[in-house]
Amino acid sequence: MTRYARVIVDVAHSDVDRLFDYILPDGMEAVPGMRLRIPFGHRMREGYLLEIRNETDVPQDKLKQVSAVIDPEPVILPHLVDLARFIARKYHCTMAEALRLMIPAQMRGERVKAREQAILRLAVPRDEALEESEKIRKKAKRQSELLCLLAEKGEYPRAALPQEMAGAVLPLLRKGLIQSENRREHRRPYVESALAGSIPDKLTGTQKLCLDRILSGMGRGGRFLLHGVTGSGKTEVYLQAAQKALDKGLGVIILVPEISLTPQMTARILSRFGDQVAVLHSRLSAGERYDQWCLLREGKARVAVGARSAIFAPVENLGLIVIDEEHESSYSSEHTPRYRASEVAEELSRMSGAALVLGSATPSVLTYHRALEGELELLSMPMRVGTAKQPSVTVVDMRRELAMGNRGVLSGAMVEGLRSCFARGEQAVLFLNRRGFAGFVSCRACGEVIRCEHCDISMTYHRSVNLLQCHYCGASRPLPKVCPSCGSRSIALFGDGTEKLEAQLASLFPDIRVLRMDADTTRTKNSHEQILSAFARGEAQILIGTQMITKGLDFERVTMVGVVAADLSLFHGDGLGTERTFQLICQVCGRAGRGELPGTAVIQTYVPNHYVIRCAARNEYEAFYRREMQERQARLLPPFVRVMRLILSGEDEDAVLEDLTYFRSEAEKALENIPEKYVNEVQDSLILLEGMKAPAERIRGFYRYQLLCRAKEGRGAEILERLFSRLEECAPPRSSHAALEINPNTMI
DNA sequence: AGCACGCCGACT
DNA sequence: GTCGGCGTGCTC
Repeated sequence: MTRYARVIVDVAHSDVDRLFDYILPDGMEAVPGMRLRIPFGHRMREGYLLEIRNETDVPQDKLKQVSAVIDPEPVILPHLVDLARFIARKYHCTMAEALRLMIPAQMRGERVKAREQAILRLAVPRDEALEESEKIRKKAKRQSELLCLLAEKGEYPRAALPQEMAGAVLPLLRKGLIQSENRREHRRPYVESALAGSIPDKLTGTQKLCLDRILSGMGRGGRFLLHGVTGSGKTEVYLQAAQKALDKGLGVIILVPEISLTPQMTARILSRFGDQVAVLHSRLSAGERYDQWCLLREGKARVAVGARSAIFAPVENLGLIVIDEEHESSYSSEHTPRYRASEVAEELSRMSGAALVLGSATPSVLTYHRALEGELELLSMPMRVGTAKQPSVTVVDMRRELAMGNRGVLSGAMVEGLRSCFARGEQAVLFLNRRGFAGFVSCRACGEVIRCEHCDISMTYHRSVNLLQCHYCGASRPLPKVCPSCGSRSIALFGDGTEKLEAQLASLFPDIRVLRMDADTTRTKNSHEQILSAFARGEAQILIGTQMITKGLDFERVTMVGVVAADLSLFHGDGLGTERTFQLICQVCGRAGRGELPGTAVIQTYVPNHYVIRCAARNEYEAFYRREMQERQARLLPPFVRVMRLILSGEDEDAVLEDLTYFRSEAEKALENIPEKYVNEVQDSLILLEGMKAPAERIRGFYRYQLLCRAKEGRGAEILERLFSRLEECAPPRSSHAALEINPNTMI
């Protein structure tokens, strides 16, 4: 009987986003999950085999044969095919795009292949080899040395031999004294430095309780939000849960935000689980990445640790999924498919029965809300472990600094704090989040921030048009000359950068060494590690930096933390700045006093009474959450509304704008046709605005515009979401690319 | 996404 | 008369 292979062709276009049937020739063995080489149109293509059948609806004259089977084993596990279907449906992408997520990018087109390595070892007993080595010492020094080396090490990769010994291999092989074996090599960039050995900490009562709950959810898809303050020992809970999963023969996936930024976390997992671990992240070389992936695929490693895309790691019999720092925006993909690792993880947990643990000291408001609604089980760890205490926090009112004549970046309290910290021989971390060029506009005299009159959201200064704009509703107005609230002329663009701070510190503390870590100083490959390890070795007394210093670092001697401009992200654009700011301040304050020494933190702000500053200073998450929810209800932000963001991009700006106009009129038309009974649920707040054109994308000649729409959660939101996904898929003009996002992390 | 087929302008 | 522009339609 003829067998037919049902294939997704690896072409990312909606026109060909369906199964194609091919004749599977007699004797060609293939199983679902393998890739095939197939004739498609006028070319050869790769395709993913999803199904084999004995019948087809396709007319015989159209059918072609599979040319070849690419993989000896399936590369996509059955449950990952299901997960790809989920991704394609949920994020409106093609199956080809979704399936591509499941294998290392380098593997497509057969660019990387398994590397085999020749391993040398003795072919005779050790004593005999040493004897022989002695005998030939005089006339064949190199051969003698090689025998000694192998006698000592047992085995040695041929390629790693010192240059001068290479010539000795062949003669020894001929004499039958050594043998060579080709072995599949897995590049393991980390394991050697940290072999298994770390011993589980004794858990506190709270930790134990949380661990027990997590274990009870294993195998039945339990979902948890582990809310633990910085230093409360969340990592230890993850590790012990992972150990339990391994003991039961189950696999584990641990996601951490951009792993290279948290080498300490990686090292800890590696030292606990050794060669059971595969590490997957973007800074590995293509070959390293591929090898790590193979370790998992072959079941030689059972714990996958990595950034966002590690959620697709080929781990069978999954028992546990951990997402550390759940609130991090790096868990959302920026390119199509625009998936969110946490949403994918939930589906994976549902499919596999694995327990899902979302961990954070500052959970995203949306996640916490879901936990309170009962969609996740909330586990709380409110205290630091051991003797470490939360740092004592001072909030400095920068308006008073100004009134006292201090126009500098650093307040008196900050300078004093630093001085005494240095005097004690301890270290400090200064955080300044200088993001982009267009900060917000505020009055230095009264603290007033220029906001949009419709949205109560701060307006952003756009230099190109010399106007203030609201990024939520698109309204604009000129930059006022005097403060609309108090009439002062001290109205100014807010935005001192890290470079300026560095210079100021140099003049204030000429004897102190400063390290700076931001996007500019971390261009090269290992610069993160270099800066952090220099700081760890005490080569500098102070580390200044942007977001990237706020998490993961754990230095005993850091006792002072400064937040130079807490307000910078507070009023930023889209109304989500409050949450981001709260998270950043809490995270950075959590860097102080992690060891024996007590920590202090100084927060500089122009709005000391703002709820974000007050709650962050006291490390009160719940209070922040309650207030933030009130604000969101008032400002029509998620979770009370659903925001739909349709992003259009293309090389021809006029064409993109034309499409944008089309999309808007279609959306308006559709909104008018919404059934009477749902009208109240659909806000008539269709908003059009120009998206920020990300610098990198503008350089490549891409223009991005977006259409925003919001609707109250519930039936109306569902209707609108369906409407927008239809827009995304159809649309005649089509000279630009469209992508739909629901409740995006940023609306700018 | 490619690639061929197909119907109208300026060139040896 | 032809070479070639890119509109439109198809791919098991």
